[in-house]
Amino acid sequence: MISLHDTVTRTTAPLELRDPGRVSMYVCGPTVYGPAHLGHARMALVFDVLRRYLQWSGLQVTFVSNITDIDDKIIARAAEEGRDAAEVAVDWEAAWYATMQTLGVQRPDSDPHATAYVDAMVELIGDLVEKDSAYVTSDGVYLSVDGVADYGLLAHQSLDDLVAGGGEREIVGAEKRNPADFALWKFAKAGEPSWPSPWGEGRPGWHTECVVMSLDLLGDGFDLHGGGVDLAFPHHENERAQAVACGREFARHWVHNGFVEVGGEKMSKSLGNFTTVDELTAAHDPRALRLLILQAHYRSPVEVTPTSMANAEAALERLDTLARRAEAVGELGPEAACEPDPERLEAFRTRMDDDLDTPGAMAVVFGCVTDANRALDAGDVEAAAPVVAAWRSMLEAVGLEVTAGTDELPADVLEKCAARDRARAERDFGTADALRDELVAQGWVVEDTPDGTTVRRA
RNA sequence: GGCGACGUGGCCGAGUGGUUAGGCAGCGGCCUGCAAAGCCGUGUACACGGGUUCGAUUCCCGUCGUCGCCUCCA
Repeated sequence: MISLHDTVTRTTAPLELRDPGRVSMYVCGPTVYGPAHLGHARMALVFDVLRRYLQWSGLQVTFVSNITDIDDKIIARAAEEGRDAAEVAVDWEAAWYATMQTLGVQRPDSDPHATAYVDAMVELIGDLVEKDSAYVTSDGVYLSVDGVADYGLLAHQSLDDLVAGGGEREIVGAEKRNPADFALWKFAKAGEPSWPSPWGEGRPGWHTECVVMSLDLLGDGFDLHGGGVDLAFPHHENERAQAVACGREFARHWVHNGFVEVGGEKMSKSLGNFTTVDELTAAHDPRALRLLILQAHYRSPVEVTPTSMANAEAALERLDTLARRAEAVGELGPEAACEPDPERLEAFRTRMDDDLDTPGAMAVVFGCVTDANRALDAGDVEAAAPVVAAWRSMLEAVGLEVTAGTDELPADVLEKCAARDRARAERDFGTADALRDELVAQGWVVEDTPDGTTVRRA
């Protein structure tokens, strides 16, 4: 069984499932008001890998990730553009999924939308008001944090310390009983989208949707709750606070991924130092980003730079090269029926089970590449087969697709290859080299093999 | 101010109380007509100062530096 670091206990412990064999996981998705940046990509990729690996391990995974489609930021954006908040959300949600598809991130099993859960949220808030855990002010309904046992569990700070912190929390005007109290419901100002509630027209606060949706779709005491570390506090803390105040069992394990950094600083929208995913994937192979993320531990920060991307692309090429070689040897293609080498699979599993040690797991993957190449160099297909099969299986587990790159070759290119082979056969190397130069100039990678000149896109 | 993380060879980036990370780049070799790809070989790296230990990059203390959370944020 996999062990994962838990944000609450700060230790790595075996994942104990509510229902053996089945994993229920909830990962906080995006607020849809702008393009996804590399930070979102890392989050999505990390949990996509976790999800795939758990499935690969034979567990039945239910993966829920929400879309926050009502929020102050969306409203602000809509106002800027002079259109409807719902339109803004729909557009950016579509953009989000298009980007995720580019990254090879699988769709969640369900992607609940905040706007579809307003009634359920109103119900939960009503319950909290009734229990006296929440109170109404002139601008909304707030959760009273004082009565919540262990508030600060995820932040690892006492309520007093949190409140005494350097942050300049807005206390005035909100009539809050405790500065740490947070809005469950915000009354609508003129022109803002709103829904009815017993306390007045308004919209839900951010932290409420995830409580309602996760418990609704995954049930009490679901297994895993994840997101970026910046969500640990206050977002997840506040989700938990509501569940606790309602007397419901919330997530059993908390998993948080580290930041993407730029020059040692967190990449974030507020700092303005972000690169959008679409910008990156326009310039680089999207798989290289996945590989780069895999080569760092999910809780460590990672730098995504042109250099680190170029490195990852070169490493990826090494992977594709093996795919190409294996495919060329008929029986080692993706459909090969060979049993994967169990020892290699075990080595991979050991790494992955240890708090998702993807860098270590990738070292095993690259070890397979070297060994398979060596066997293939020696013409020992039989020895290569189980290694390649294990390798393919590992790549599947982390969602990394390799390609043998069987491009359709234009006629003139094929003609030049043939001409080059004729020249080489006649040992007319001047002509052969000239043809190679021409092909390279046209953007092809030219290699000589026992079968003659082969060519592929650079 | 509180809580926490990190500082690894040219670069990215793991890990460990004593025996290989891995990737990229470089160098030498094999292969090749020459290349490319692949293979083989190649780097006395673990911020600094103490301490514990037979032995520390790995544990403890301190110093310096960088960063994160405490406020919307993946």
